Amino acid sequence: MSAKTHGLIDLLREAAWLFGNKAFDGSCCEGLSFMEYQALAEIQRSEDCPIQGVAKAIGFTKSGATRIVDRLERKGHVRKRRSPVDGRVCCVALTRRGKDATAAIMRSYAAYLGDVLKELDVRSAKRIAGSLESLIAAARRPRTASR
Amino acid sequence: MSAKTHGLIDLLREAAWLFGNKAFDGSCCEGLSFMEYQALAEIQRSEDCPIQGVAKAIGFTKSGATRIVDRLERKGHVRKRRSPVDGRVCCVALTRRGKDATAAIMRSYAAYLGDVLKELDVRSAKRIAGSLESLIAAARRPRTASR
DNA sequence: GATTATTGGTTGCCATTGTCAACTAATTAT
DNA sequence: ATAATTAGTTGACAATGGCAACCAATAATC
Repeated sequence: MSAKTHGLIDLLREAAWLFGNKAFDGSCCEGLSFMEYQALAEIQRSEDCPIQGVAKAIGFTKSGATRIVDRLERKGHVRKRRSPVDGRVCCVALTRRGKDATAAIMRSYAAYLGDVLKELDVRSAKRIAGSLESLIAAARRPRTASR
Repeated sequence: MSAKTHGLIDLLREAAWLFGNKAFDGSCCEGLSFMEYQALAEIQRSEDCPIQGVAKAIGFTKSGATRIVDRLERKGHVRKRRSPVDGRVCCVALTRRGKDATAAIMRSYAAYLGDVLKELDVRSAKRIAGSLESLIAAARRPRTASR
């Protein structure tokens, strides 16, 4: 493994920490944890999201998903209804409050990144976004062996 | 907030998940969690690391650091000695096993990123590393208000 | 030099979090 | 009509990390 790869990996790990769980403590995030926000983001993305949709998106078992959705519901960010077409599935959706919260968190997250994002010109932002996209794609791509 | 910033933030959040806790489950990582590996990396970086050094590096309280170091010691990745100069502080260092484990994890982590890293030419790697470095620097920089 | 304050580390107790397996209820297949 | 499947929930549990009280060693003060 080259030194280049080695360094990149360390940077990724560090970034994963700084922008992940670490970024979601303290008073910033409407009292939501990182994973709660991940769930919220998925629920926002797919309107009328079933529990297992949440589970899949955030890599939890379905019981874990039940629990995180319950928590979000208790906090008022989400509402859960029985589907009218199939009485087994839940339709989870953001409430007004949930939408406000995600918007607020997005602002706060941006502030956290501070000057850098503000000062980025469009080309640099594209460049970084492109890098991240390929990395994410690589990580998402189903792998055969190892791990 | 511009759309550009918005998209970048989502990418960062996704990357933080994929390369953080998520990357460290399953059978890949010598049975270590993400935070355990973070601690291990810090201990490797600063030879004869005191407990509070670990705490500071990974954002835990000192009791949390005690716990994670104990866990690593029990698993045989780390040894803990009393400092000869100051009987209060611990000197934590990697064992042979710990060094092997970090190397193995590094390999596995690289494999996880799969083809992308392998195919990166030096210039692209530098570009990505540069982006991540500025983002990390921005996140590390002490901020005054908000959050 | 003895006493007090400080500092590094540990521990008991606790809350949070997420898994597993067993369960219920609704739907689909036979 | 009955059996099999599927979505979701729940009880019991293990892992994790914080808080505050604690111990022991060093540093500061008299």
